[in-house]
Amino acid sequence: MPRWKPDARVRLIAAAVELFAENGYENTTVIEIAERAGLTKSTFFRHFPDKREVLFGGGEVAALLERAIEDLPAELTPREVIAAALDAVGSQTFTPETREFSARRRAVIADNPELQEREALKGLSITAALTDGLVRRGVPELAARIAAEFGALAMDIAYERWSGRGCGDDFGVVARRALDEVYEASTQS
Amino acid sequence: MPRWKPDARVRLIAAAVELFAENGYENTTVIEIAERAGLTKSTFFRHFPDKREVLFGGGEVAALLERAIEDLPAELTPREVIAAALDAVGSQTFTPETREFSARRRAVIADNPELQEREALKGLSITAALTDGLVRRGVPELAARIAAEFGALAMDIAYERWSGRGCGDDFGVVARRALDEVYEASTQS
DNA sequence: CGACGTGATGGCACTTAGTCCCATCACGGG
DNA sequence: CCCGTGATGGGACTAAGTGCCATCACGTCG
Repeated sequence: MPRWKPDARVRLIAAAVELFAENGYENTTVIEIAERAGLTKSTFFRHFPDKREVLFGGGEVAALLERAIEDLPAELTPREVIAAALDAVGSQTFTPETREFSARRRAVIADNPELQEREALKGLSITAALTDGLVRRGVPELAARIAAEFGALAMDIAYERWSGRGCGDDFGVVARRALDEVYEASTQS
Repeated sequence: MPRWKPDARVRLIAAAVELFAENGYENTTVIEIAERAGLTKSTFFRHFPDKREVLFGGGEVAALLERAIEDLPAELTPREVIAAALDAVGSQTFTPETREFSARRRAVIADNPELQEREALKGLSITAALTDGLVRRGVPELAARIAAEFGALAMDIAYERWSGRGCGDDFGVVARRALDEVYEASTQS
């Protein structure tokens, strides 16, 4: 019998999402989250640097994007690189099992400015990761940054659609479609 | 003789930027800022909703953008609308007198994640304002969003160049140049 | 078989951001 | 001369986040 139940981190995340959904983010204290997970405030802050981060996977997505781009063949266009990166996220992070969690998470973030700030910063880190990946492949800085913005925009749109209603499609599929729309619309801007 | 010295808000901002530059954002307490401005913590929070906001003009820029777009002739292309909006910011917010303040402000934000979050959120509100303005003129949603992203990107680049070294050029000029570069590079992405 | 280091946790004290509410007091108008 | 108004002062309070030390199961090593 282990002294502590396993998966403290996972339990904290689950408890947090539950409580945020029940009472709202602002009306939930870290102590309440920890107690519902059978832990204490100390332990909470050992797993997450702050209360917001319990809803964000700490550079996980950005790191995944960088790695995915690294492994791609050299002759792809920026657009193809971005598309492949979105696929990687769809197959490794935004999987069908996490869809429901994502939907609740999105709802919580949607009505809290503090969380929107964190989300906005994560968005920047994603754009930066995509830009970096492209620049390392020889794409000129500005063109890379723009392709990255397109990718981030497609990801936003796809995340909204995918987590929103149960459309059934995998994230990768939704994201590729969104990316096509973005490139299409970019000619009218 | 007035009971209180005027411009409490301005004094708070000045005190904050000074202290942040001297000791860093994290090592500066709200009480210290207030005291240097000859005021108290209570008064600080009466003027700003939180410590971060002392460095941000509260929806000011976004509101200015919306208004500027409102007043433009109807037959302009999205690109021309964005360019005009950037001009407005250059002539009404990022004026030569505020350049030095902007430079110090940028340096403070650059080494503090908490402030970068706020900055990221302000960026989103700027993009949203541009998108809204374009949509109200009949530009399709997605095309508007992309043009807005281009505008925000140009603004970022321009803000960096303009506040960075004393290049002498007005913000509007720098921003228009940046916008041209962005549209040029978008064909290679 | 027993001592020991390790690692995840509990617990407590402390600082600071941010909220609330009430007191104060110059100023202008009646 | 009195009174309302508005910006400020001040103090109590909550909650986020930090730091340090204690605890104790587990595996390992002697």
